[in-house]
Amino acid sequence: MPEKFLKPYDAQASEASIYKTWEESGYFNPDNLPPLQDGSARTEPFSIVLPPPNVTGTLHLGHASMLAVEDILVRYNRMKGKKALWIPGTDSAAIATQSKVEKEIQKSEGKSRHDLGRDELLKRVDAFAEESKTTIVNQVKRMGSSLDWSRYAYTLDDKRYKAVMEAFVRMYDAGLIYRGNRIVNWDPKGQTTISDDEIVHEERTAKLVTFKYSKDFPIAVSTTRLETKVGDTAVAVHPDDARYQEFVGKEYDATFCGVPLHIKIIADKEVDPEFGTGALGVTPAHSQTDWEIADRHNIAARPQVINEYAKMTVEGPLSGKKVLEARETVLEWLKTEGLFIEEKDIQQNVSTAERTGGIIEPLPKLQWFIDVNKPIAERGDKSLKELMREAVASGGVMITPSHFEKIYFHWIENLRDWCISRQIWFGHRIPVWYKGTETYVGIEAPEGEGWGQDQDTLDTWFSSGLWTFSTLGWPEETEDLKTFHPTSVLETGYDILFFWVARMILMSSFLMKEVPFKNVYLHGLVRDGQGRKMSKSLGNIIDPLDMINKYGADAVRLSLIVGAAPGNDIRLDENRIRAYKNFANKVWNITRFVLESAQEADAIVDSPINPADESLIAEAKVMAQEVAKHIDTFRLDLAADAAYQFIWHRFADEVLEESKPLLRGDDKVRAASRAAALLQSLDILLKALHPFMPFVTEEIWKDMPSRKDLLMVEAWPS
RNA sequence: GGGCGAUUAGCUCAGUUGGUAGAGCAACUCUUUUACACAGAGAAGGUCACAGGUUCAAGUCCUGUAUCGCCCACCA
Repeated sequence: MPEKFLKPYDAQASEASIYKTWEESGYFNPDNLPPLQDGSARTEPFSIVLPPPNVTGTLHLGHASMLAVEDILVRYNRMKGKKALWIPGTDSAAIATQSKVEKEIQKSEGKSRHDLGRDELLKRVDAFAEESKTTIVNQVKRMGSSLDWSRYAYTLDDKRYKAVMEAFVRMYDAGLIYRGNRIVNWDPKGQTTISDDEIVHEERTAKLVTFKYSKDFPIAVSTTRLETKVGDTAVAVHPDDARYQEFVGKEYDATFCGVPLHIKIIADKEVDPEFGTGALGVTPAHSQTDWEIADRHNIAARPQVINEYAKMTVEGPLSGKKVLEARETVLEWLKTEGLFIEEKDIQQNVSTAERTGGIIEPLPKLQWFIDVNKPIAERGDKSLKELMREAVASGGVMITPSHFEKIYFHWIENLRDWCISRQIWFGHRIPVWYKGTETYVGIEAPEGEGWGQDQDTLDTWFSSGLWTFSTLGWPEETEDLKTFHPTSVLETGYDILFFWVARMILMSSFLMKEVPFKNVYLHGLVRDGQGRKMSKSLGNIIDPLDMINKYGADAVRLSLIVGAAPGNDIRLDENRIRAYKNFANKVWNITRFVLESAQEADAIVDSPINPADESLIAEAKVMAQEVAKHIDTFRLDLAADAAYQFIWHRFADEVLEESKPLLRGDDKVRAASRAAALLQSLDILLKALHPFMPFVTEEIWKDMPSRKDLLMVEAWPS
């Protein structure tokens, strides 16, 4: 009996050295895995790419839950004899990282990014990213993650840079990437464009003001954005609206708050005759809808009246004012001029930028877009949108839980061209060069003098979209790519289904001509004991590192798995974690008892076992099969619970108790048979539990008589 | 405005193709030189949100209602 079993299990004392042993064994790398039991080589691949955490971040419970789920899948499939690969990586998180560094520089040196210049700022950001990278990587290891660190990827490293450039050029050559002057979501606070998905709607009360442009203007209109009305070039009414039909087609001039306007009255079916006065003031330059209406009616005049700093650019009383201020000025002006009719409070959704909270200002800008509707000749004239739909509709990508498929399809229906250029510096710079009116698109800078590269960088999700294959070496045709793509599972939170999962399907469908992954497993969000989101302001954040230090990584893993049905949010409180720490100790003491009994009964693994005792081993195997069945259907919660129930309440509470009289009885043969059966059962239990609680099981495995190699590469019991 | 999910023991949740309701945690009683008090034994606890319907039989299927939560959306 090894002495360590005389004391309670001490996770703190084992975990670091166990992880080191795993790492040094080389088994995280599928190329080094031992052959199957029958001596044949592993052939079936199993691969997952880790959703790369932000390079500057620290581990939170969302990460912990993701790592637990993925590590369970990888360890299970490794034990099932597959070539199991889990690829680690970190994400540069362009905007988040740059603004963090900018803030620090502003604070310590009082300088803005423009004072430093592009090169110097990037140097600083890179240094910061490199430095904080080790933090997150070490924290990921603390969870027991069996990631193949030899394949570590960073979104901005050389290989990924090449992949991103190649992807851009290929898509540009296929006509899927274009540059266009269109209304974009401008974030005045972050000073960059953002995509539709980076917008969050906030409900607010707004004043809906009804007014006329001038005394002789025949129609009153209503708006919540009075200041934009100096950019109006039309008024739209519904074609069937009897009230206004006589005016359709007429044009009027007015001077509105010091700005000359020329307004045409048009009929468009988009207008809701029930809302306000049933007439809509059309501001093409500052509203997506209005831009489209202007397109339909060939209205060329689209004056921009608001700039990137959300300030008015018109002459007169509004000149240089911020939009909110200008809104008040216009209201006062309307009242003095006698053009004001009424105002009332309405509930309105305001678009804000997810990252900065800034209120989005729709502006026309020259930006780069991905065309999601263009028929692609080499794909049977299907568009990216259609390819994305097909990937899931055909069953090529299975989403768990399946109801997210509906949400996915609905998102695709509403998908518009994706704006991929960002006005920040940290990221992949757009591989386009300009010289006068000439444009050059290519991986390397063009020959000759006078070319200037596009100042913008790519949306971080553009490069993330390539992640399943850029991490495997694409665009080179590597062995890894052939073996491991499409990946087996993509596991992530349901909150980034659109941001990332959909974009990966888009990129892979076009560039790889195959799906990026066969399964998507969406886990829920981790909430506190009361079901609230964890946030700094609520002070309810549970730091997974604290919990690991207190209860061990195994306990933290299990607490994040049991009770977490796919796609359901999980509530976590410390009591649950403590409960699973007790379970780890239970397994520890079970081992102590079994090893002790075997010693006393002079039993070895190969001792003869009578049929009654054989049935105990069979029972353990049935449990292992049940666990396997649940893992195969992504019900890790049920799998973990099945193992827990069996080990504690069947094996410990019943089997061990019933064994005591036998083990201590006079029939030595019987005692030896039972002890050997317990040894073999424990062997199975440890294997079945290993994916969930890798540390304690591996620690115990060191002293199991049947041990030949690390538990992590043992075959799954069958 | 559209869509999705949830509603089962005090709390957190399971309940797989319809067959007399389960677990963990908490609380209660008893038990400490005998694998483990990070434990064991025992008892207690539920009109399965509500109202209809299908069925021999409904937590499970259908319809509707209510409450909570989430996602999407160009009603200015």
